[in-house]
Amino acid sequence: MENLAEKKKAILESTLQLIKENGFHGTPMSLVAKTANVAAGTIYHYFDSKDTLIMELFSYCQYRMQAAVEQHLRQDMDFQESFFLRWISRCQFYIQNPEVAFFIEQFVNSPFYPRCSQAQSERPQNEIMQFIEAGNRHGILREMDPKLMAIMIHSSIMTAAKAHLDGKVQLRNEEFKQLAQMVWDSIRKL
Amino acid sequence: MENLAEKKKAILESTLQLIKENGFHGTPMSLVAKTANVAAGTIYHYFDSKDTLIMELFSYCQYRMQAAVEQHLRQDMDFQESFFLRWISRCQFYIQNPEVAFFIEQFVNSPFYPRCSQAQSERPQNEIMQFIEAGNRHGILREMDPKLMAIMIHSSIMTAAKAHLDGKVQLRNEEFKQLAQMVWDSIRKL
DNA sequence: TGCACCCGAATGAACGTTCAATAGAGGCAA
DNA sequence: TTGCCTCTATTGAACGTTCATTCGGGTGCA
Repeated sequence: MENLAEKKKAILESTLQLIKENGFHGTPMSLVAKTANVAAGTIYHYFDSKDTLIMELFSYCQYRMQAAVEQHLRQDMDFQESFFLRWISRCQFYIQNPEVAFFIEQFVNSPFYPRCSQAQSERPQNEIMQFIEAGNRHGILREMDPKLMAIMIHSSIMTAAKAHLDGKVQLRNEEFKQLAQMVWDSIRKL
Repeated sequence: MENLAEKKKAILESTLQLIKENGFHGTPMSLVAKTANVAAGTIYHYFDSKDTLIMELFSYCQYRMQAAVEQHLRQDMDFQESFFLRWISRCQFYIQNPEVAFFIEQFVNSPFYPRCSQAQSERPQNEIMQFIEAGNRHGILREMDPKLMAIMIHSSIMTAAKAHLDGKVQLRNEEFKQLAQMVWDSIRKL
């Protein structure tokens, strides 16, 4: 993933950017080609079709997200601290990479999403779920289906980031902490 | 809104259904026409373009949602009870009307959404916000930007409903209460 | 007669995809 | 070294399809 062919990467990045600006319909392959400084035919050298381009873009985004979050992790933290750090760093990743946030949200609400493997589609929630199961073993968390809990947490992250990106609210350090606290209180045993 | 022309309503409902199944791209006007038992030209008697059809569909969905939720409201409840009832009945509305849920989620993550008026786009959150402000006056809720809180609540409702509709979890009475409780604990003063 | 409603074939633009042609890189024999 | 072959990467014009939209015409009611 790190060393994709120059052009292939340019195609992925251009598509990402264009989809953020114009949505799926609004980004014809011809425009992708122009933006990536590539001929139309070249795209089809790397991708079978527009559909597979978009599917691969989803993997690519998940990869970028994963890599970004891992950087922040540290060992010497208790469970709650670790939760705060994870919640906030994920949220900040989306804010710093709006193209990724917009693309993912569009993707998961499109007919593409049901078509990709479950393993693939649940990857971002899986890491959260492992974390929850660790918490459960310590008896810190509420009794609740871990999968459901993971989904709710993931959604709280995306929602906060999107609200910020849409300019509906402005999130600063204070608000990040408030939000993480809010979500924390919703999952922990009271 | 109640007494739309027969055909106009058929067009809206068909579009809603088709978009749920095939997404925006996947529902050509010709198919809408066929499904609604109407000629292609007829659609353009009621709507200027596909875009305005979709925009109106958004209003139409908001209207249906509003109407459904109002039915459940009662007066003789304290704030917390009222919150639970609202949260659960909204969530159930989306579950019972999957076309609406899928359409709204697709819509708000498409380039259409930024193009519609703020008044329009924030309508569903507004009612929640009034409710929050009432809670604030009684000092029941956490200190937090009410707008942000409203967004987070609304998203929790949609997320739960979608998780159920996607078959990722199965929500029964027990789970609805759990979820409402979880969200309640995240917004109330502890 | 006019107006609202409705029809569906026709139109033309937009778009995804293909393909024949070209350039360059590497290998290999003479 | 030179000439030749092959394989990959790249190009962009051309193709065929799909689709939103138009338009000329039809029906029935005021």
